[in-house]
Amino acid sequence: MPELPDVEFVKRRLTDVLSGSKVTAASSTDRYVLRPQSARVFSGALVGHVVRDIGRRGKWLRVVLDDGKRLFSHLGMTGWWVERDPGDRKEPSERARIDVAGPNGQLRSLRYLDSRRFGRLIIADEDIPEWRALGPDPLVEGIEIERLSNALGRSRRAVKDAVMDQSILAGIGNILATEALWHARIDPRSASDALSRADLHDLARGLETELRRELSVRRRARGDEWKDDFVVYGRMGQPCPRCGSRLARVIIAGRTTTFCKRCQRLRRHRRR
DNA sequence: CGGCATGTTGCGCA
DNA sequence: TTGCGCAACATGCC
Repeated sequence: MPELPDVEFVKRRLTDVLSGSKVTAASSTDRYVLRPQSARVFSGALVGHVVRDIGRRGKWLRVVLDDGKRLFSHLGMTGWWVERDPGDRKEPSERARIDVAGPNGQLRSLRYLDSRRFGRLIIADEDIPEWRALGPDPLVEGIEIERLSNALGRSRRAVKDAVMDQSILAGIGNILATEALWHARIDPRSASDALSRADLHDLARGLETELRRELSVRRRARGDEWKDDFVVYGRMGQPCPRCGSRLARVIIAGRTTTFCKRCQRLRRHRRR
């Protein structure tokens, strides 16, 4: 699930449950998700403290406590936070839980589910390097063409690879990049420094369009149930919705990439 | 059984 | 130095 729109969705849930609440219990026995910290550090940092702030940058979540300590959560490939009744028992993919008492005294319980366990839970005294290294978040700072031009212009690697670079734009994953490049009619293999000013505008607009669409799908959904319709992602072999040509598949930066060879044109460097 | 998966990191090679 | 390609991580689904 987790790209920027999913993490934003989860952030709102964490805000709803945790904001101003006091942690009454917190536990995790999953050594892999906590890597390399201990279960004791996890519960010790949280229990007894009031949550002061919940934030998100890119695909990272940050929960700041009243003593300045913070919990960072990355959802990896299959991570998700859900709310359960405090009495509900542990599910097979449950890797951690945080129980709180709200300002009104109401008891609530968050569970961290993650079947594949690529996600992470990190306790820290200050912002971790992974958080500090993140580039601008499209939802927080917006996408500035000038900055994007600067970042993409200094590298010749495939534009799709660059767009998924979390230090260039925070939160863009395989789906968003694939969909946005189709909207912008740009071949994902184009060198990132070969894009014109118009290309950059189209790319930014493509990203914003897809971000807004995915966010609204999640907002309109009941709970965690929604079905998302992608234009090209996962549709290799099917006709391009724009020109009817068969959608192709290539691997870029180790990730499956679907695109239309006819209407997503390869940007080339001008000679000399 | 093999292939694939919305993420990230690290290593070897050109 | 830069840019790849690929394996690894752990699990589930088709």
